[in-house]
Order: sequence, then C-alpha cells, then structure tokens
Amino acid sequence: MLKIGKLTDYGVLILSTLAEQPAVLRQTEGLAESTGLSLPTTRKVMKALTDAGLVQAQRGAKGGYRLARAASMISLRDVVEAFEGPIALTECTQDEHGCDITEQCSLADGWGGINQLLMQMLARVTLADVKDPTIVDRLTQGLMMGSPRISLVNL
Amino acid sequence: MLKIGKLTDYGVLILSTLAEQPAVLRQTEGLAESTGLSLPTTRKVMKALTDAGLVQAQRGAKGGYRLARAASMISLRDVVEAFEGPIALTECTQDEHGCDITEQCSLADGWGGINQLLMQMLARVTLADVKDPTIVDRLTQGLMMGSPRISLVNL
DNA sequence: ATAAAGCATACCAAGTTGGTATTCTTTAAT
DNA sequence: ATTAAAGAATACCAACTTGGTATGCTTTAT
Repeated sequence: MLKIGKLTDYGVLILSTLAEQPAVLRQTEGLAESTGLSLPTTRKVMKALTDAGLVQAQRGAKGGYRLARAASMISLRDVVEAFEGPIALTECTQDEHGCDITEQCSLADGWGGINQLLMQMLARVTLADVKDPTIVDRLTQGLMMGSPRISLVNL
Repeated sequence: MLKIGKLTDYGVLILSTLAEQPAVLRQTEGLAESTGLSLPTTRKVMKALTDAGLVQAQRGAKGGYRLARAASMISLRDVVEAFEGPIALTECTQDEHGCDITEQCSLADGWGGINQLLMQMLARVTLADVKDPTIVDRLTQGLMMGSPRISLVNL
C-alpha cells in the first residue's frame, strides 16, 4: 500500500512535540502522555531518534530528550530514513546489484527518477509544515525553483 | 522501507512489454518468458491488471492480453493503485476516520501534501518514461507547469 | 469435439512490523 | 556515598502482509 510505518509517523509526531519547546528536556513518560502513545512504544521511538542523531539524550536523573538541532534543519526525509533506512521504492534503486530480473527489466531509470523526486520532496519539508495547509503549493514552488528548506517550526 | 511491492514492479514491466506491440495478443507463457517471471506469478499479475482494466483479456484459444488503452494513457499511478490500492502514506490520508491518536496528532495536512504530490508525480509518468534517463528533469518541469502526461511509449 | 487459453480459488511459508517486558547503566540530588 | 530518576540495551512474541505455488473451472477458435 506504499505507506510509511507507524513508528515513522510517531517519530514525526514526537519530534514536532519537542519542537514546541526546543530548549527544555522532555522525559519519555511526558512525551508518551502528550502524544497518546504507550510508554514502551515511545521508548522504542526515542531510541531510533537518538541513534539517528535527531534528538539529544541526557541520561540520569532530571534527564530527558531535546532536539539535536533546529527544527528547521530536521526534514521528513531525515525521519523516514531514521526508521526505514534508505528511501528506495524498488530494489533496483537501492543497491547496484539490481533485482533478480535485471536484464529483462531496464525500468531502473524511471523508478530512480520518481524516487529522487520523492526524496527531494521529503527533504524540503521540515518540522513545521506538517500542520501547514499551504504546504502543497509551497512544495510545488520549491521543487521548481530549487528553493531552500521549508521549515516545520515557524508557522 | 517505503517501497512498492514486487508485484507492482512486475506489473509495470509486463505492461511496458505489452506496449512494444500494442496490437498483438500476448499469452501468459510468452510474457513469463519475456520478463523472466514464473508462470504462476505472471498469472497473478495478469489478473490484477485485468481487474484494474489496464489490459484487455481475450479468452479461449488464440487468446491473450493486450493493453486496454494507449500506453500514453496508462500512468504509474494507475499501476500502483491496481496492486496496492489507494495511495496513502499514512492512515490519516486514506480515510476520514484518522488513526488512533487523531486528537494529539494534527499532522494530517503535511502528510496529505506529500501524498498529493507523490500521486501527481506518479500520475504524470506513463509507460515509456520508465526507460528515459531525462525523466527527472521532465517531471520537475511537469510539476511546475501542470503539463499533460509524459508518455511511456514514444521515446 | 477438442485443445488452447484465461479465470477463480485456495493455500502456505517467510519476512516484517508493531508492541511489550526485563534488566542494566548513568547521573543529579541529597 | 547513597539513592532514585531517568535513559539504554536486549530479547521476545503475535499478527499481518507478501510473494509464491498449485489445482481445478470456464470460455472459445478451430
């Protein structure tokens, strides 16, 4: 069904929560409450975000998480790749070694093109646009002009 | 990992094979040979393509399949939807009834925007561009101008 | 009448995903 | 130094999806 995983979605949700107060440390439990996710699931999400370097963890008492960098510098592509690995619509796209039927196929270019554009789109959306109803138009413009990132924070 | 199913990929491959000789009826066995797919799998693909109205089946002896309409009128979106249903990156996108945590979320707009653009991209590529190395540029142009479909046949 | 073809259904193995539990390590506060 | 609050790491499991295969039925040109 060509959909992203729930964990990825949760990741975006938590990150956008963190983006509301970039300075303060938020604990796992509080984040779970704010987002409506279960505690174990939240933990799992936080681990992935930490591993990907998108959040900074402070261990020990009074610890917690905060964004590792400005929300405007965290794109949906970053998040998707953190949870699902490299973006590759088809196997051909991912590695050189192609699929089982590489010879007969030769569709790699087409899918590669789609894939490249998809990545561009995801890379251009950062952590504030997710709530922005005008995002489609701005994205279309962006793709056309090669504009810089669209921020997810300063709405 | 945000990838399309193999069957979808096979579908595109078979369709582009049919597009080479739009007039002639091709049998399942021949298509299996041409594409390197197994016969049962090919059958499965043909059923999906038939159900979606992308190919026309002629039953009985001397039967076979051919494209149901011009290759330039069959887009990747058509194929993807034939195999994977409506394109919806997140659950929110698909139906109105949202996900479990709709209240806390409010990310629907952002994902909806990405989703919409993805659909536009897929809709603009038809059955010939798949082998076209310049497809990325043409797509970017297309998104910007609202141009008509890019054909997959007349390369 | 017959054989060539598509149609329909059912089934199964394997991988992926989401979710949960348990235990260990770090560190601020006292 | 002790303690308790927090994150880190590991392991596990159930359920769903996917890809792949097999079998028998129906249509139709010859």
